[in-house]
Amino acid sequence: MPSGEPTIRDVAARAGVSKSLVSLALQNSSRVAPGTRQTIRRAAEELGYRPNAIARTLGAHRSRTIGVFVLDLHNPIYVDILDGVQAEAHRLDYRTIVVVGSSDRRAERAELDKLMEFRVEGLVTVGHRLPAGAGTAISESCPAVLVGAEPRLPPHLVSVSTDDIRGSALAIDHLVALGHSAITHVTGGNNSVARKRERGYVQAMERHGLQARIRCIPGGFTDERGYQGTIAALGGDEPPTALFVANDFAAIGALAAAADRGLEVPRDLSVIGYDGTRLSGLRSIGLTTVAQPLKEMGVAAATQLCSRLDTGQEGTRRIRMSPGLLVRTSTGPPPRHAGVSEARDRPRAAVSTTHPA
Amino acid sequence: MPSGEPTIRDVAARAGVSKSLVSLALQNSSRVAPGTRQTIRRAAEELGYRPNAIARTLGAHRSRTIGVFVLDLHNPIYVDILDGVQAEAHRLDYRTIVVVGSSDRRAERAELDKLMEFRVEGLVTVGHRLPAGAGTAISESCPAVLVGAEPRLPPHLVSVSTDDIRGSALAIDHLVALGHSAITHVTGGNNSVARKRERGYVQAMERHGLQARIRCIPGGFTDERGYQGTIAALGGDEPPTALFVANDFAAIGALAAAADRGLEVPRDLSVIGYDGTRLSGLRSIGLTTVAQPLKEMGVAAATQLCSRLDTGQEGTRRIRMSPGLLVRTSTGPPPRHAGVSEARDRPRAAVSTTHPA
DNA sequence: CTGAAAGCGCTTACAG
DNA sequence: CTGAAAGCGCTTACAG
Repeated sequence: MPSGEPTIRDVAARAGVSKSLVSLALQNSSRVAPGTRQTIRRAAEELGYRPNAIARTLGAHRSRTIGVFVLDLHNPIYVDILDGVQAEAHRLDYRTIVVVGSSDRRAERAELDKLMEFRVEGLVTVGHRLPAGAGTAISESCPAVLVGAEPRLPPHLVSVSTDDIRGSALAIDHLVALGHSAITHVTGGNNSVARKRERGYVQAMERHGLQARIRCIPGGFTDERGYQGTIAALGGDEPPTALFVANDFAAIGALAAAADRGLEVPRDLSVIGYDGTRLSGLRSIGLTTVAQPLKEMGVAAATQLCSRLDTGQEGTRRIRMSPGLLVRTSTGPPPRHAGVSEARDRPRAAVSTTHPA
Repeated sequence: MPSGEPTIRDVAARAGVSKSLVSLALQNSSRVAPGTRQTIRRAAEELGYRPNAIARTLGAHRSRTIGVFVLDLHNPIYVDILDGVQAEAHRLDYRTIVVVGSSDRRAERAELDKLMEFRVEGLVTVGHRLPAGAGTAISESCPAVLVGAEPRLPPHLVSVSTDDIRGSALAIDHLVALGHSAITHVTGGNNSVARKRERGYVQAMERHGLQARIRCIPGGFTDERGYQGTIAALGGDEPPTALFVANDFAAIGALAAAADRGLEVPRDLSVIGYDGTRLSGLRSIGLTTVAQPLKEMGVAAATQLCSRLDTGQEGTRRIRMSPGLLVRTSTGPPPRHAGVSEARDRPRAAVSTTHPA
């Protein structure tokens, strides 16, 4: 804390008024005369005065700061959500302090504790799980909104999420419209989000009268899990013509698996992901995917939290956003012979890929 | 700012001592009797006392907080660096407040101003450029360390970077050892980092007696730029057998371009990137790349800054870390006929890729 | 419209 | 080893 910084007292001296008036003027209070305000503003400017947020917080009994817990900054979808949260919070004149999740629960808990020492007024959590020690942090006194996680919500919590049932439906409808019926789902594992997407898949298949073709292969949310799940999915005796994979990372793994099995995408196999990450849009990937309105989700979370802090009123409990479909080049009509056996029998050597295994 | 929180005064009352003593005890001062300390600690615990960092900062005249400016959280290398900065800062018992760069310079400047209102004691910037308005923020009173950017440094600044000359040399040596001589560089554009890598390429080529083969094609640090640069590089009359691309993103674009041109990697063309992002290690990408010790760079930055804040002593001015080579599957020996004309003449239809354009 | 005063929750000399 | 007091830089009733 550099001590040479000018304070409100210096500004007051230079403007020839009291500290109170400086404070008021700098808050744009209508209770100070226009001329005085001018003088004060100018004095502040000349001095290079910068308000001390710390002192203000202590004096005003509120920090106008919210904490943002982000599970993992290496997951681009969380970063997109964070962008939205920050943009909106700053627009509403709230500061943000972000704390990043950690595989070390103790460390994570410690970080969250430090966050609370800043006396944040509220918390938004971004990720598929709550922060460690959330119980003590997210007390009644600290309203919170959860993005991308929907546990049983205590009354002071709000959740923002995408309608994953609908998202899965979008994917399956697209595939069915293309002519597919042997559509296998490589799941995202055993968390609430993955289960939602799986449920959506099952419902959509049933709706299309395809209950007999329902196949769920255990996967996960990583490249590697998607790869393995796909290898397994392709190994059955009725190989699918299309794969609905639980997220983009896993779907990218699925593309690698298809290549390794000598399948050309989308000629021999269509692949569709979920999330709409920028990664999936990379030229060398071109993944068709279900896009979540990530930034909007972040914005909605901040809007909820801040308006609640400003008005003291509780808003909606759950906000569910609509996903969209991003059609790129990894999906197409099924092979005519409604199976992939021929493709699989082609000699490996004839198949060339940019990404040899 | 929730007001129901217990304060030091409540703890003092419960422990039957003065506020001063509570403060001292909680700081583990040796000036308080062991028994008293016990009593105080217990009282604090029972009350669920949480120190108020805001008040402490104001009272102690220092915040033990550093600001971290990160240019872009969508760039995974910056996230890795950030991980290192945070881990080390927290280990040294400093708090961090991160502010994210923005394409809107005005907004970025405003964010940085707000950061300074928190009275951070120092700043680390992560990214290839300084934050907007850095001039006013990074004053003499606020020591800063720059990671990944090396402008002419005013005396109170420190920089941490990778030895890019050496990194380029690593890449070229690898390619030459594989038998390549027609090695083209797709540059990262016109920033200081890109120029360094380019210089390293030129020097390495000369060292190998390959000055006649030096070709620099303007590119950039994005997927798209890498794609375009590669298309251009492949269009010349003496097409290269290997491409050294300025970073991983661009190299991934290069892979796409190679696929579009009907070239198999690494059989017809070797591609090497730079940075060592996780992305480049994805199964479907498998890019050989020059890895920067990203997390270590972040750690070094925090170490420098915090020790300087603690001791008041200035340390090293420039810290340069050593890159390493990550050999994966995108590099191999050149085609025997030392050119790619045959491969390029193969009919497109015979070439199958997982990632159609 | 303006000022003097109290207070926010800590820390830190200063006495004892 | 312990306590009373001043102070950090603001804000906010409260008077005027």
